[in-house]
Amino acid sequence: MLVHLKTQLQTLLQNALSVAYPDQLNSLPIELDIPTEKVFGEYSSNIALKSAKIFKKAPTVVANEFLAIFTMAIEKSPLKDKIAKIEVKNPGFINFFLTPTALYDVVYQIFKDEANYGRLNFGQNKKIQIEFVSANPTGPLSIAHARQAAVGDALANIFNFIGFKADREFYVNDEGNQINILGRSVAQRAQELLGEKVDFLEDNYQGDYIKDMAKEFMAQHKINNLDGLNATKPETFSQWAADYLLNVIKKELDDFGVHFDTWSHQSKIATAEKIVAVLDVLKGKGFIYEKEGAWWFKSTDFGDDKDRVVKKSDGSYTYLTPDIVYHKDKFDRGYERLINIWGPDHHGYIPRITAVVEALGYKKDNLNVLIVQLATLFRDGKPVSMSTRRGQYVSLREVMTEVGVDAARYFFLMRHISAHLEFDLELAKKATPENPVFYIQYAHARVYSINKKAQEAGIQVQRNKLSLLKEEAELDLIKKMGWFADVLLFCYDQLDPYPLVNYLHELATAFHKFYDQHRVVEENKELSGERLALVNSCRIVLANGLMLLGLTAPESM
RNA sequence: GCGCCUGUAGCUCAGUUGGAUAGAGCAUCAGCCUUCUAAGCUGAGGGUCGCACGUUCGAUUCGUGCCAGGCGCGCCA
Repeated sequence: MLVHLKTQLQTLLQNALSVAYPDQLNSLPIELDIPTEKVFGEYSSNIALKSAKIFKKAPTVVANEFLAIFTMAIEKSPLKDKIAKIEVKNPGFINFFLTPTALYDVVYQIFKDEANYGRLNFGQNKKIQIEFVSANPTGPLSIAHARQAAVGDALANIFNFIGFKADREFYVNDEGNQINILGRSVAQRAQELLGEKVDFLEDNYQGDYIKDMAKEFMAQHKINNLDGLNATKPETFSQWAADYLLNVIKKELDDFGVHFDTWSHQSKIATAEKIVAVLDVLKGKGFIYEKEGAWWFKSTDFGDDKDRVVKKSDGSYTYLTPDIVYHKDKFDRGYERLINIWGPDHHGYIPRITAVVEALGYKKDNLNVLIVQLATLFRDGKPVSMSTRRGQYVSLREVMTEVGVDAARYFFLMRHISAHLEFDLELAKKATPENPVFYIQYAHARVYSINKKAQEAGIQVQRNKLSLLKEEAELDLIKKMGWFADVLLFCYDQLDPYPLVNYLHELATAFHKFYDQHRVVEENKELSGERLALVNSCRIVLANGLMLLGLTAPESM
């Protein structure tokens, strides 16, 4: 992998410089960038530009001095066969060019690792928890949840691939006001169904699914008259409805290909005793005070705008309080890093929960809250508005059935998580060149097609000894494949799967360009064998990347 | 009023954390299939990187101040 070669080269250059200039450069680490233009080589360093001032010389002069040092160091090292040339370019960049031999190593590596190509032990098995979706069980999932699901799942895949132990967790808010309202909504719809004239309350859940649930509730509880209904306790409605909808949500996520490791319930984690205990802890640390009959958490000590009520004057708790218990519980379970994925409507809540983490004695950096921006859905050129309450929204279920899981997941991932996303349902459905979904998958499928032709022609994959791949399109493709792991690290750094989407698109472009210019199955059998190795190594990288994003890698299209 | 996100081609967006001539897709126009899948490839046109200062060898990137759009600012959840 080129990421390893880069590290080796970097270390070599750093050592060479510190020997040559023991004093001047001690605080200036050498960094290798991937140049935007390939005429500038595979790696580029701006060290001469940065250190020109220290030496009081022109950057190109410094660069040429470094060039001599680097050339000698590489000549004496095992990297001698990997570096083709080094050059200085204005205004003072030092560019490194790899030999074909160095690039062929990428292909050998891919065949050696196959489905594990790109795997790193970077994470050293550290436990990370990614909590996402965590929708209230009061209705089917919306496309806002769908995007969070696609992002969280892909992130977990990537983290695990680079050596972390990442768990997916869904937190179920199965208590509180919204659940009571849900129960009441079902109860009132049931009354209606039994012929009673009901004043259906405005803040009830208005969606049609409530009516279906009312029917189902009565069937399951064998209720067929008003007496039976009135004898039923409100909690029975609430608990049944929350359970019912949680199962709906589980099924939706399952069908969407998102599988959680842990479903934690507020009712089980944030029990009355644990709430009392955690408030005690905070009180002991001096972060709780009483004012106007309520208990306040001094979140301003940690940068929040204002202090927050944790126990209301009527004795009940706010939304924040069980969340304190929950976050303590996460750390108690041994996670070194917590990642919460929330919608933009919760971003005002971040300083509060960060304050909680710090007050509990953990570092601010132990928790990252990612805000996944909304996806605006378009249908026939018009935006579709959403409101759970009114029940007028496009659900994950609808999107899945309309455009398919692959297209849906791709669209949800095709922008940075912080960018508003335009999701055109009509476009996602189309099997035309306007639709970006198939571009990557098409490259993968094309390799299978080549394999079939190659088999007919009796050509074997040459995976041990490459020497004939010299064309620009061939070498470009190999370079792209070599940077796979680099991209995964970048995703980790950014906490965003988007760079991988972008990368796979670029990899597919490199493949399609090669495909268009050169034939794999051709006269020269040796060349064919090597090209067959090239496209199949590309297939492996594409498949690995698609798998991490939760997309299928079709063998034909 | 305060906080967060966003502002780059007609449209939707990249731009690897301060680098080299600012890129891609769509749309428009012009080409490429008797040969491995044309869901592909090649080319053309299209830009005051919201505006103004500042920081330095160098700013789309960093800082400050404006302008515009979105979201959030409860003893709601």
